Amino acid sequence: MKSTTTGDPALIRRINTGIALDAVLKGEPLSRAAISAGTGLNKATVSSLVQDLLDRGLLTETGQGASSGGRKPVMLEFRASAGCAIGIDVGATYLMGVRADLRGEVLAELRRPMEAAGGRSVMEQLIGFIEELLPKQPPQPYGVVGIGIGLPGIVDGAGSLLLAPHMDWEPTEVARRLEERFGVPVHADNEANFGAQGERIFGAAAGIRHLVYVSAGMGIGTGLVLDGQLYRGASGFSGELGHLSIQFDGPACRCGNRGCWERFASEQAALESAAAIGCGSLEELVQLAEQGHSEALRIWDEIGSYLGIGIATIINVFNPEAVLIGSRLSMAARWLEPAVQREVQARALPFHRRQARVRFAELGDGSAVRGAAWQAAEGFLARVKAGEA
Amino acid sequence: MKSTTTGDPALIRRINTGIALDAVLKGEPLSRAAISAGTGLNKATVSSLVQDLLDRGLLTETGQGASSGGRKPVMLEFRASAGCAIGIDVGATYLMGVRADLRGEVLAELRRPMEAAGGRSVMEQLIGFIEELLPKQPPQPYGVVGIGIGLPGIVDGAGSLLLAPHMDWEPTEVARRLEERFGVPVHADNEANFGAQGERIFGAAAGIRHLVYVSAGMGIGTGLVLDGQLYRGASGFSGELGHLSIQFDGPACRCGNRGCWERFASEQAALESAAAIGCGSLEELVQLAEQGHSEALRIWDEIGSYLGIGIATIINVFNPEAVLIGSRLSMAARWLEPAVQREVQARALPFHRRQARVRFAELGDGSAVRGAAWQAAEGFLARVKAGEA
DNA sequence: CTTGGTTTGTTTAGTAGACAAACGAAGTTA
DNA sequence: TAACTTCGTTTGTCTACTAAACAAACCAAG
Repeated sequence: MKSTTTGDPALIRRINTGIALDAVLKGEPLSRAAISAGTGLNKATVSSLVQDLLDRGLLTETGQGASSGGRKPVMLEFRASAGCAIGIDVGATYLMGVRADLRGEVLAELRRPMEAAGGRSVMEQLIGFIEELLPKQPPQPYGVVGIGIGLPGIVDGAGSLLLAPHMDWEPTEVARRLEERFGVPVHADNEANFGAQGERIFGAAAGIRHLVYVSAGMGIGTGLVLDGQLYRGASGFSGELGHLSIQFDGPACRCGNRGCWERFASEQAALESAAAIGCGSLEELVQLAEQGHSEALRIWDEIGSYLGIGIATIINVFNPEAVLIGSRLSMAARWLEPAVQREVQARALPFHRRQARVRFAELGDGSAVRGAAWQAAEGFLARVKAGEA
Repeated sequence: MKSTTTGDPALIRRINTGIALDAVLKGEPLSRAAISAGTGLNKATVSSLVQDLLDRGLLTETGQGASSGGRKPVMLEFRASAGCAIGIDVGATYLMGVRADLRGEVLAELRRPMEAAGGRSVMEQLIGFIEELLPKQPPQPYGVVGIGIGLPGIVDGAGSLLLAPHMDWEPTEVARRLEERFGVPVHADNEANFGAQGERIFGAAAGIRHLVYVSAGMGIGTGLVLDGQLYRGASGFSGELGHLSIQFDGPACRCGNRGCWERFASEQAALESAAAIGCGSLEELVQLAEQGHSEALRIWDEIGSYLGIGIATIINVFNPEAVLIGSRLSMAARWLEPAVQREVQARALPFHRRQARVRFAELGDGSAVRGAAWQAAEGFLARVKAGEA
């Protein structure tokens, strides 16, 4: 019944290995001397740690840097090509995936529509899709270090999909089954959680520690980054902010509650309004707005208002630094934004409003795949630092 | 520009000291051999660590335990009397305080109404109140190790009161000024945050890692414990769940938003309804309910419904293990509870509902003082483990 | 083109602290 | 009483960090 990891010399080594590696990741290219100065570790210690990391193929020497009056430093860089990570976004109607290096930079990309019902199961399609993304020649020495899978539904802490409201998918142990199939760690999580990570690392929320990512698609999903890390509730799956009620006596939702936010502010809500003017898709509604169609503009303004109303509540509750709106609805950012900002200005508490920026996602519909791939790579680095790889 | 604490033998020593101390705190009385077995630390290491802690007065040997077939073990206990901590709850109309030992157990208690306007300032009263709580003979060897102050308003990360809606108090650097005055660390925070801690450690939420504490008084304040620790938003002050909107087109609130929860479910809301039946205080309204007064029962049911509506949203958003209702309204727990549970059952998502328990606070109006004192003591222990004391 | 000062990175010696094993003291059971 | 357990300490070994010394590499000024 070990309570915590007990401290011994090996722990020191692991800690310092992590510190050195992080230093290079943040400030590359970097010399041994610079690492020592930046971290407080002794020069000798840094030399030893760097030698280990070179031997493990995680760093490379990339030649000499500029002298600052004495011997030229040997510059070190992280070897992002020592392995690769796979990131997948499973949408209700599409599959999207990337192969990325250990830094999360995209090496290959693939997307395709989901096959019509009656054909192969979603799981079979997913496995085939991943196989196509795998590298022909596995990178040395680590090969594929992990797979991240964003799913459109409720996912528990073990990476099992429990509920997928907008698609035909039974509860499935996605992570476990893929781990068995491919023999590498699999991180399965809600697509919005990965979207939040993607934007935080590569997109509009760089370096932000308190972030709410609103994935406005058919329904509304959310990814919460609190204090720099993904928040999962007590059960391991994240808050369902789509079912935040904004009107306690409003229309009943299939979840049992009344006046749920996603009934007012999702793609579905937009399509319902759009039907009245004979318009059947978001793309069409965007086009009408571009042509100045007044009713279309009114619909976007209305959806934007409701988005803003919910976001104001989110700001009051979480006091985040940023709220990012992503997924399908972000294609109409231009027409939604004024209404969103108007409601947030009017409704959020002054103290919190001053802090929070409300923006649209920068990576568009790519936030989730990028985040998923990054998570897989990051998991590998965490294992390295923990001495498991 | 040191990035992190670098790993060296002293760090290991601190880590292991913390592990040993925690083992005793959780399982006392405990022998050295039992600590070794329970933590995985070597017997020799434990002996050395325990000797240090004995020398520092943090542990005592309390005689021999029962043999299990060999030499009798020497039992060790945490010396909670090595210092003491002060906890204060500043209410809008009262002051309440305790002196506690290092485990947070109450040694002395004091409460008094706030002086009428025109007399001494709140700060002056507070300082005098603390002075009365200080021990005549400071406990050896650490004396007063810290002060925790729960405040009825928005408090930032530095312990400054920014806004106190229900009382006459300018923005004040409470923590800094008291630290200067008393020369010990001061933790100032929102009263609801300490209430959450109090219930988590000593009350109805023992050991729960995801907790929302709803302090239902004149307004509604909340304390959020996420993943075992207090959540403070980006600005350092906690979410204002009282201004969670439950009806986007509802009545305007002074905060600028519409349909704020605390307009429906606070003491103030209850009093507004009660005025119609000529009733002027919560206590009176409780009494009427006890006598079976039907209109009074209806009012409690209504307030309970609104409480439940907000709590259902909170459950959907945070997916906590427990929601605790504390402060003044908890005196009517008996009449509120059915309505609260009814709405939560009807509105919270099935997945989350199964997880979350909704209860009333166990420590009554004492949650916050207890939590404040515990926080001060805990801060001391954290400093011990960090090697600063 | 030499000389002096600087910077980089390695080598060497010393130290803190954990662990394993052996041991004496104190108990229990047969 | 003898044999076996358990507790806690002592002793020696090992790991990994630090400080200091050092060699190599480099710049710049005379």
